[in-house]
Amino acid sequence: MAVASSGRAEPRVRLSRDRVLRTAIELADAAGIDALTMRKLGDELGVEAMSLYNHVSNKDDLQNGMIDFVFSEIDLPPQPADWRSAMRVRAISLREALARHPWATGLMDSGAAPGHSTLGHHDWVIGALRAGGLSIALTAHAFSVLDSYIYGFAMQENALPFETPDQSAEMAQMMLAQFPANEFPHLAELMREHVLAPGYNYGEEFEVGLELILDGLERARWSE
Amino acid sequence: MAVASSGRAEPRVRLSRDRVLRTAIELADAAGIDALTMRKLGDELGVEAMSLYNHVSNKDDLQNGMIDFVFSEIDLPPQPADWRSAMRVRAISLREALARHPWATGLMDSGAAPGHSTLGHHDWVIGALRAGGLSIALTAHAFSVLDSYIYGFAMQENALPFETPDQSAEMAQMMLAQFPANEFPHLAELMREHVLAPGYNYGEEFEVGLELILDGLERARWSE
DNA sequence: ACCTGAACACCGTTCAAGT
DNA sequence: ACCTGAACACCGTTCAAGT
Repeated sequence: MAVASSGRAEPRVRLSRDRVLRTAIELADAAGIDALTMRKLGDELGVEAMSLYNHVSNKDDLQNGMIDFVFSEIDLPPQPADWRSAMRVRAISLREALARHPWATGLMDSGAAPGHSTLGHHDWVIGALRAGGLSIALTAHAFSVLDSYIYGFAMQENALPFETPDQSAEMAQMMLAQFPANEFPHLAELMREHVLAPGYNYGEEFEVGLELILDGLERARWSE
Repeated sequence: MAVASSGRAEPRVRLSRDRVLRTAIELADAAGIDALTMRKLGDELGVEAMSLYNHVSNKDDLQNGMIDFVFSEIDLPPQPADWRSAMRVRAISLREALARHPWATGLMDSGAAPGHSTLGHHDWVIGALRAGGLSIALTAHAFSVLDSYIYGFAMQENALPFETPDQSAEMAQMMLAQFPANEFPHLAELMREHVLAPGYNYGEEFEVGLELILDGLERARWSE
């Protein structure tokens, strides 16, 4: 019996929701979210697209499942030491997960009900803040400002039209050259003296902003 | 002469990139980004989809143009008083624009080169920070933390599975009811005592986090 | 210079039919 | 219970042809 002719087809392994989601994530990571179609995903699994509908109810369900899977990858220490380092560890883990799966932020504005892992993640965060002695109101503030910052940073990082420092220098040069001198003088200055400086790496901004926010929360906690 | 038969078709007004972009934004605002197809957009303009390609080079170009249009809508005071109130005004305006156009955050992770209005917006922000006496390094920090926060907050707001306080109460009830009691105790507590409290409105969190970040930047400026 | 009709290579999803 | 083939109603985009 000949092996299936389709290029990526894998041998007949039982399909499952878990396998569908994992493969969808691999495909989106490797080829971008636009390349994630039901047909290509079926191909990758050695199956017709229509078979996927036995394991996800439709493409929205697939995408929500993928988001929840990202949260399930983030493991959080069972007993956070103090609330501040718990928040730091968690923020860094979440940002890493969102960088590993750059399509995730783009799928998150769907208004779908959060999945089980996502809720578990949120519960852990809220629990760590409450255990650290923050009031409910301050916990809500902390949750909002931290998540907004983390998601927004990940989004901006994905939006950058470059990835390596070399590319960033090239890009900055291009942007500066493209416009009449001094049309954007302050932007040009920032590029010239900061972005184009040797060793510049936007990713390092993450922890700067994170500590600023954690300082602010700590101060708010004192004055409660 | 009879009016064109297509439902939404408008009388023959000259097409232009500007009119294409404006109509695309109206369509996306009203019907969601998924409803924005070249064919429906053509319909809305009383024209075949293929005509659009005389004014935008493809759908990516259309979407980038829409993003830049959102930035062009945000007008910023020519002479910011002090840097802190300049940042506050600008943050609030940007958040309002992103709430008015909920599809915008989802299109921003494309890695496309920013448009003219977007660069002008950035230039204004950097200029206001520099005029306020912040160093280049601190300006870069401020720019990163503020934009991340604003974009992330807008994204979270769009992601909320409810819009009115009534819907939020209903949603919270559903989420709590859906899971075994005490599976997510901290989340449940926050819902019960905060989200379900009368007068709760997530949008009000925006300025809380904003002031926390502005405080942090002000403190960093003192110690420079 | 701008618009169109026909066509191409795709999509997500359904449904009856197979095993 | 799970998988498939054929079909439907869509997509973005091209290209030669019209005005």
